[in-house]
Amino acid sequence: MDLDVDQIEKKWEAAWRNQGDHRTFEHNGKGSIFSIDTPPPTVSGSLHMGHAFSYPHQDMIARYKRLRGYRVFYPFGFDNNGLATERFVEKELKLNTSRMSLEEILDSCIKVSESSIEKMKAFFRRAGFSADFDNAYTTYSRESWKIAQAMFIDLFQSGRAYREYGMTVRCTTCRTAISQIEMEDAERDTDFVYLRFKSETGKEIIIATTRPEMLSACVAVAVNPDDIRIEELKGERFKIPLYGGEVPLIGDSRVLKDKGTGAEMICTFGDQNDYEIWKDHDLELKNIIDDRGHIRDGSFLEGMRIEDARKKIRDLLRENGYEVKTERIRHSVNTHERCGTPIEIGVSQQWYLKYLDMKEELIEQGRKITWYPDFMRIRYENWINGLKWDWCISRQRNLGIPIPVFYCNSCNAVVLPPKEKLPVDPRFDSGFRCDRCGSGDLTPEKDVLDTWFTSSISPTIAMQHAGLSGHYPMSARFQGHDIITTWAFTTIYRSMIHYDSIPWNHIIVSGNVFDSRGEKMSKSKGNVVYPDEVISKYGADATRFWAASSSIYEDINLKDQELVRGRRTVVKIYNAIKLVSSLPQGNPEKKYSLPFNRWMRGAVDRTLGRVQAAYDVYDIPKARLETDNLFWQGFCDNYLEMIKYYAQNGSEEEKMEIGSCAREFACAIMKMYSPIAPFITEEAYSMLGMKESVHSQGWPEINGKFDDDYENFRNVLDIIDGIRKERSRLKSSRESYSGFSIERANIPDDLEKEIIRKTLREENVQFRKSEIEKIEVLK
RNA sequence: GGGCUCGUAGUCUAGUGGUUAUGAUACCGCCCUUACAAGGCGGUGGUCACCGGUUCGAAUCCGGUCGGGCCCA
Repeated sequence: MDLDVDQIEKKWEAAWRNQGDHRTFEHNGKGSIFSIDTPPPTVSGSLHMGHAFSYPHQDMIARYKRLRGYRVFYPFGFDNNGLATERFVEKELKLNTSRMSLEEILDSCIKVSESSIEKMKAFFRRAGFSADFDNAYTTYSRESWKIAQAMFIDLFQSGRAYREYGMTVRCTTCRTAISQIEMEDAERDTDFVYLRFKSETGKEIIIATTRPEMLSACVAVAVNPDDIRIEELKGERFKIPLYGGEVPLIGDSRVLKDKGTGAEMICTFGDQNDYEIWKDHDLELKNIIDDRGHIRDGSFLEGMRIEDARKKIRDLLRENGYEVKTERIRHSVNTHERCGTPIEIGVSQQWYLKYLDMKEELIEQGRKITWYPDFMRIRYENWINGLKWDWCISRQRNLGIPIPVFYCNSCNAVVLPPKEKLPVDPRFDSGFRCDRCGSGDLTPEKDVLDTWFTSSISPTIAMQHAGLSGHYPMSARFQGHDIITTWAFTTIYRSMIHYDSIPWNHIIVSGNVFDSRGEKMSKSKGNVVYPDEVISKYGADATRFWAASSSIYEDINLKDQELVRGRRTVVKIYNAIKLVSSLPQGNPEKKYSLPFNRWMRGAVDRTLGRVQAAYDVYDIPKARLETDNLFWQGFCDNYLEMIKYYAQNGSEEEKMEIGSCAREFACAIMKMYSPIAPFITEEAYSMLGMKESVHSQGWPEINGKFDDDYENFRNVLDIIDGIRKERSRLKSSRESYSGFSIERANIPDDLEKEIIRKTLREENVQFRKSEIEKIEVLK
C-alpha cells in the first residue's frame, strides 16, 4: 500500500489540536443550538470496542449538525466516581485499603483516574472525536461535588430525599448498600436442603431451604393458605432445630405449593420474599448477617462467613437427624452486578430518593421524548412498572461525592450546610451548627452518594461546566440499550423532579459489540479485541466506517469485512481526489453545459437529499450507504471515467467546466462522508486546494435543476454498462475483437455517442435503431 | 416465567404488500483502461428460520413454533 493512512490521520489530529478547532460549544454563528448529552466513560477498566462503536455515533451527529449550521454543544466528561473506581484501585493496584487512611485511599483513586483519563483522551483524539478534551469535566471534580450536593439539598428540602431505617439490599463483598438498579439475576447451582421441624405436641413438618445457615433467624414456618396442613397443624408452634426457639405456622399465598415440600421457613432475611412475608405478618426481627457477610447470632456459627456457616450447620443438622434429604437445584439468585456476590437483605439507616409515587408521571415523561428506535421506550416503561422500592442512594464506601449532612447530637435534627459553603465533605469539614437548636455538637454523615446520583444529572453537570445553563432540555442523548433502566431512567427522573422537564428531546439507543462469533468479549474467554489495535491495523476512519455500517441500535459483531471495506473506501477517496485535483482549474463561463456534468449534478442532489434525511433521524448507516453508492458507482466508475478524455482533449472552456464541476461534486461527496470519516475527507479538501476545513464549512446546497438530465442520462449509462459486461464476457484481450454494435429504441445523440466511445476507449461502436435491445461484438 | 428484539448466499447486510430479492465480504474467472489490482467487469452461491392464515399477490401483515440476543422476575 502506498497510502500511509496512519500518517495522514496523525497529521490532522495534530493540526486540529493545534488550531484548537474542537470546542465544547460553538459560540459563533446564529444557528439554533444542538446539544448532546454524552456518556462520560468510566475510567476504571480499559477501553473496549464499545468506545469505538457507539461513541463515534455522537461525534458523527455533532459533525453533521455543525455542517447544517447548528451551534453544537458537544461536551465530554469522564466518570471517575464511585464504587467502580475504588474497586479498580483495590483489584488492579492490589492495595489493601483496610490498612490505609481515608486520605490515602482517595488519593490513590484520584491518581489512578488521572492517568486513566489521559490514556482515554489520547484514544478519543486518535479516533477523531471533535470534542474539547482539554476542557473535559469529571464527575468527581469539586465542581461536580458542588452541583450534586446542592441538588441533594434541594431534594431533601422538597421531601424527595429521605433517611429511613428500613430494608436494605447490600453486597457483602463491596460492603455497601446497593439499589435495585444494581442488582442482577444469576443462575446458580445450590443444595436444596429438606429439614424436619417438630412441634411440642410431636407433630412434624418438613421444610425446604437453600439457606440453612439462616436457621437462627427463622421467625415462622409458612405454607400456602390452600395447603391442608394449615388446618391440621393450626396453633402448633415448631421448634427451630439446633437452636430451640419456637415459631408459629402461618399461611401466605407467596409460598408456592409445589416447590420443595410446599413449606418454607421465614427468616429475617433470607431473600425478598422473606422480607415481604415478614413485613405483612408483623413477625419478629432477627438480623444475623453483618455488612461483611459474617454470621452474628451468638451461636456456634458466630463470626463465620456465610459459605462456611452453611457447611458447618449442615453437618450438625445431619448429625442430629434434622436433615431429611438434599436436592441439587439450579435457581436464580439476586446478585450485585459489579462483583456477582449474592445480595443480602437487612435493615439499616439509608438515604432514599422517593419515586414509587411517580410511576405514571415517569412513563408520561418518557413518552414526551422521541426514542430512536421507538421500541426501546417499552423497555423503559416495563422497568418503571416493575419498580418495587425507592432509590437507595447512600453507599458505605470511601470514594464518592459525600452526602452533605450532619446529625445534631442534641436535638437529632438533620443539619445541612449552607449552599454557599458547598462542596463539603462531612468526614473532614467541621464548624457547622444545628439550625434548630444551635448546637455545634454534630455527627458527620460518613456515607457517599451512589454513582448514578451523579450520572443522572449529566446534563446539568455538562452545562454548568461549560457555562451554558439555561438551555434545558438538551437535544439528544446517546447511550446503550443495556442501561436504559439505569442511566436513561434516572436521568429522566432527576430532570422531572428538579426541572419539571424532560432532559432531552431525543434519545438514541445503541447496541453492544460482540466478538466475531457473537459472544460477549471478556478477559476470561480471551476474545477481547482492543480498539487501539483495530485503529492501528485499519485506521481511525476505517474503524468509524465500521461503526457506521449497520443499525446502530443492534448489537454488532466485530468482523474484519466491514473494516476492510472501510479501509478500501479511504484509499478510494484518496485516489479519486488525486485525479480530481489534477484537473484544470479556473472559472468557466458555463457550469453545466456538458451532459455528464448535468447528470452528476442531478445525482449529487438526489443523494444529498437522502443523506440529509438519514442523518436527521440518526440513521447513520443509511447516510453512509447512500454516499457509498454515489461515490463508488456514480462518481468513480462512471463520472470520472467520462471526464478523462474531455479533461485532456476538450476545448479550454470545457476543461474549465470539468475541473470546476468535478471539484464541486468531489467537495459535496466529501461533505457527506466527513461526519463518518473526518481524516481522509479533510485530507481530500486540502488536496483540492480548499482553504477551509471540510468540517467548518456549511452543508452543500441542493441545486435541484437537473432531475430530468439525471433521468435522461440513464440511457448512456445503460449502454456503457452493457458494453463493459459484454467485454468481460469475452474473457479475452482487446486485440481479439474490433468493436461493438448496439441496437436499441433510444439512440444517443452525437455527443453522447462520443462520450460512450471515449469513456470505454472503444472507437468502433455502432448504433442502430431497433425495438429489440441487443449488443453484439464485432470481430 | 414475562417484556422487547432479531433470524435474508460461507459471513455481514439493504429491503415493512407488487417484475427476476440489494449490496458488501470471501471464493473463482477475465481485463495491467495513464486516480486506484486494496481497481474494473463477470461468475458460483438463497426452501428470505419453520408451520399456518390474510391477500389477486407476502421476505414484508397476522397467529403459532423453533433458535439467538438484551432487559426484567
